[in-house]
This record gives sequence, C-alpha cells and structure tokens, in this order.
Amino acid sequence: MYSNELVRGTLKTIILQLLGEQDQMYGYELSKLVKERTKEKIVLTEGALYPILHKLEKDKLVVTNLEKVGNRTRKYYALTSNGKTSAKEKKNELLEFVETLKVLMEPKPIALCNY
Amino acid sequence: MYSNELVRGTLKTIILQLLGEQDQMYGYELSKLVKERTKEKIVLTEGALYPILHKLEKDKLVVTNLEKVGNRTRKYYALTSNGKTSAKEKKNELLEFVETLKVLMEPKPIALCNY
DNA sequence: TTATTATACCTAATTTGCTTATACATAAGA
DNA sequence: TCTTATGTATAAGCAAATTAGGTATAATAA
Repeated sequence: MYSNELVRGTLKTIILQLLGEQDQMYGYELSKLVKERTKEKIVLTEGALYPILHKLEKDKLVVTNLEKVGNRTRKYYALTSNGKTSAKEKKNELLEFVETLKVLMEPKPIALCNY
Repeated sequence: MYSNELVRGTLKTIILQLLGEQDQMYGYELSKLVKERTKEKIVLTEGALYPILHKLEKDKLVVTNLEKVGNRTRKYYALTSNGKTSAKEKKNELLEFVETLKVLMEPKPIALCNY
C-alpha cells in the first residue's frame, strides 16, 4: 500500500483511463479491477470512488445506465466524447509528470537502450 | 504546469531527494532548483516549501544551520541519518508507485527495447 | 439455520496538504 | 527611485481524499 498522499490526485485519471478500456463499467467493478491489477497496492475506497464518479457525471464526462442483475441494481458508467478526450489528456499529463519527476530526481544522461 | 492535485503528495519526497544530492541546501535554493530542472512545470511555492522543511526538522529528518551572507541570513538544511534513510525509502516508494500506475493504466506486455 | 462474506450503492464529518495571500527585510539593477 | 531578486515565515481557506457510517441483496460456511 502506497501512502495516501501519493495516490491522492491520480484517482480521477485512473478511473477515466479504465473506463476507456471498456464500453462501460460499474463502480464495484472498477474498485475490484484496481485492487487486482495493483495487487492491492492501490485501493479505490468507496468514499473516494463514488464521489469521483458522481463528479464525472455532473461534468458530463460520463453517462450512466442502470442495469438489474437479479434483484440488485448496477450503475454502469461510460465515457462520453468529452470524457474520452479528457481521459487522454489526463493520462498524458500523468505520464509527462512522471517523466518530469525522473528528470528532477535523477538528472543523469538517459541511455537510449539499457540492453 | 501540472495540476496541483498531481504534484500534491510528491513534494516532501522531492525535497528529501534533492537535499540528499548535496551536503546542505537552503529553502530558496531548493525552490530555484526545482523550477529550473523542471522548466517551471513543477513549482515549489513558499507556502508549501517552508512548512515542509519545518516538519522535516521537527521529525528530525533534517538539521539546520544558519549562515550569514552579507546582511542576510540563510537557513541551511542537511539530512540526518534518519533523513537519508527516509529519502531513499520515499524515492523508492515513488518509483514503485509510478511503475504500478503504468501496469494499471497500460496492462500490456512490455517491450525490452523500443529501438 | 444462522452467521459471515461478497456484491452493490451512497454520504457526512473530518483530515490534510496544498494554494493564496500577506508580511518583513536586504541587495541589486533599471 | 522603483522594481526585481533574494531570503524566510505564517495564516486563512480549499478540495480531494480518509474514516466511518448507512442500506440492501446474494452466496457460502459453520
């Protein structure tokens, strides 16, 4: 588990990116996916997850549709056109930020290929 | 300039890492260094910088010594033994976190060399 | 059969790490 | 003389998370 300060700020980007992988996903599914892929090193808690999803909907970056599974209701989220653009932008920003961090903390000449 | 949310959480790690590069540094020097190396894409504002430095001192990760330059006083900060350990740990955590992010957001097989 | 775990959603109070703004002071350059 | 650079410091406020609670159904284990 990484310190909260580190994860904070990347969650919205992560959610947008994952939503872009599939046609639609629901909240619980997102949280499971993050937990599994990161081997629980990043955990999307509900208190963070749902408010972010609601904000994305309010900002029209996602649209929702409710689906019944047995007697339970799932709320699926899908990126809008704006959402797809935003997802790409945020991902690029994050990747650039990471590169900047490396330059800042390891200001060495970069080998083209280490093999 | 990256969004604040992204930078938030990495500042303490950055400061610890930079302090580890030299025997001692003062606040203003740190802020200039970050600005220069990142081409102003990351900016250490005073309101963030000094409280962090004070906290590091309180936590005994750094020690200070005042030096007079002309009529002005500089407050130099140097890592303690604990500070050096912490710097390494935090840097490793950050680098691991970045790798985890990549796995999470780009779960593809990784080419050994792209050239 | 009953207790626990997994599934599935939601929100309110609080914490926290920053921004924004302000303050003070010296030195250098326009 | 005015502005910019150097140098440190703190207080008010904000926003994204944590923590902790709530509701409800389904499946599994004891």
